[in-house]
Amino acid sequence: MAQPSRARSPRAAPTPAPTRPVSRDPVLRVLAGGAVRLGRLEDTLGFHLRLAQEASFAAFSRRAGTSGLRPGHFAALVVIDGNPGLSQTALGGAVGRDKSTLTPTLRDLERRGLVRRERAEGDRRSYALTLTEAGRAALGALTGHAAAHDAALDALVGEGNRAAFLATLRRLIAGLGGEGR
Amino acid sequence: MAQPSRARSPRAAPTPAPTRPVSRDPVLRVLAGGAVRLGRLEDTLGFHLRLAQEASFAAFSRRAGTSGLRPGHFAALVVIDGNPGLSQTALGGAVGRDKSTLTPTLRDLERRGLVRRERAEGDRRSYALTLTEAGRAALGALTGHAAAHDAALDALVGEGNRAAFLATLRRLIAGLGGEGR
DNA sequence: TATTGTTATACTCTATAACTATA
DNA sequence: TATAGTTATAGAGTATAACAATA
Repeated sequence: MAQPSRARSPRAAPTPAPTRPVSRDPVLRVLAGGAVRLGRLEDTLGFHLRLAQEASFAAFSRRAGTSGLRPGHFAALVVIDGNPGLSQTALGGAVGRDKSTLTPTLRDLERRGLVRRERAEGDRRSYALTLTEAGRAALGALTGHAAAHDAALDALVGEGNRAAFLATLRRLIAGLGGEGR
Repeated sequence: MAQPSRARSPRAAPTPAPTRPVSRDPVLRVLAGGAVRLGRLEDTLGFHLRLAQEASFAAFSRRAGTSGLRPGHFAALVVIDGNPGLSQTALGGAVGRDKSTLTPTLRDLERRGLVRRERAEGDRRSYALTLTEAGRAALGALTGHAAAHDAALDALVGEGNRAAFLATLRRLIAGLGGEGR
């Protein structure tokens, strides 16, 4: 969500609203409870989980937005960094995406000179993925954003609360994961 | 995420894997930590927030999947139910979507006979949205799914934990919402 | 035959811009 | 001029199916 919203063919600068007394952010406005009542959603864990995730995602995008690297790029860089030489299919498995989904992402990362793709020795169908020096630098910068972002989250969650909160999220992830698939 | 995955033009039934010793669910597999290491993502709040939200979303879809009503429909029904007579623009503001985004959703809900759109008395440009009897019934069914879903979440979160967890999510939502927008 | 990666295609969700009808 | 809703268009993200190269 939170589309970067660059105007397609702006025939004139749209003159951003000069003052903004009320937040234009939907998430904030939702919980501020403007005029509209959200009914039973208001006490629902799933709904709040969704809002918190959207807010977190948007906040991260604000920090990292300048690089042109989106979350998908970041995830790929992190996993390649931690597992040099892995294949595209393995990467897809790790991040939960089909290999065809990763093709454009990896082509893009290679074009930017951040990732190297070499035919694997043992199996010449697959690529061995590694980060270049520039890739490590880009990852470092993104990691800085991510760390700042997580520090902001930590501050909101609260020192003494973090471990319990993370443990609860992990229980949800593990407990909800496997039923009908 | 979790595309319903109905085959487009299957020339033969693709024969689902007969045994499935390892979860095919990416979320589960990610945390199970197969062969691939996720590095610094593994202790990150934002990352776990995303996984938990995806898992919650997928679990809800499994429950409600039969109705053909997606989360967007559900949100619209809930808000209309709680605010009968509101306009499409107001609905969009409440759920954080542009009015043009809601056009297909509302056309669909009207076509299914779940929502009534009547030109507002005071202002004949806008529609007054209300639920039909069938709409209330559909909402009731969906609410049943949502309640079951939330009960599952509650069980995973833990009785004594729920209030604190919800409060933490609310702090995140409120605290992250407004910075750069 | 099976698997790796690519391509073609398609679907969902969302947005901006331009338009019509009303205000 | 301004606003409510619709339509046209676009783009990000994801998927399945079919294909070529390799196993």
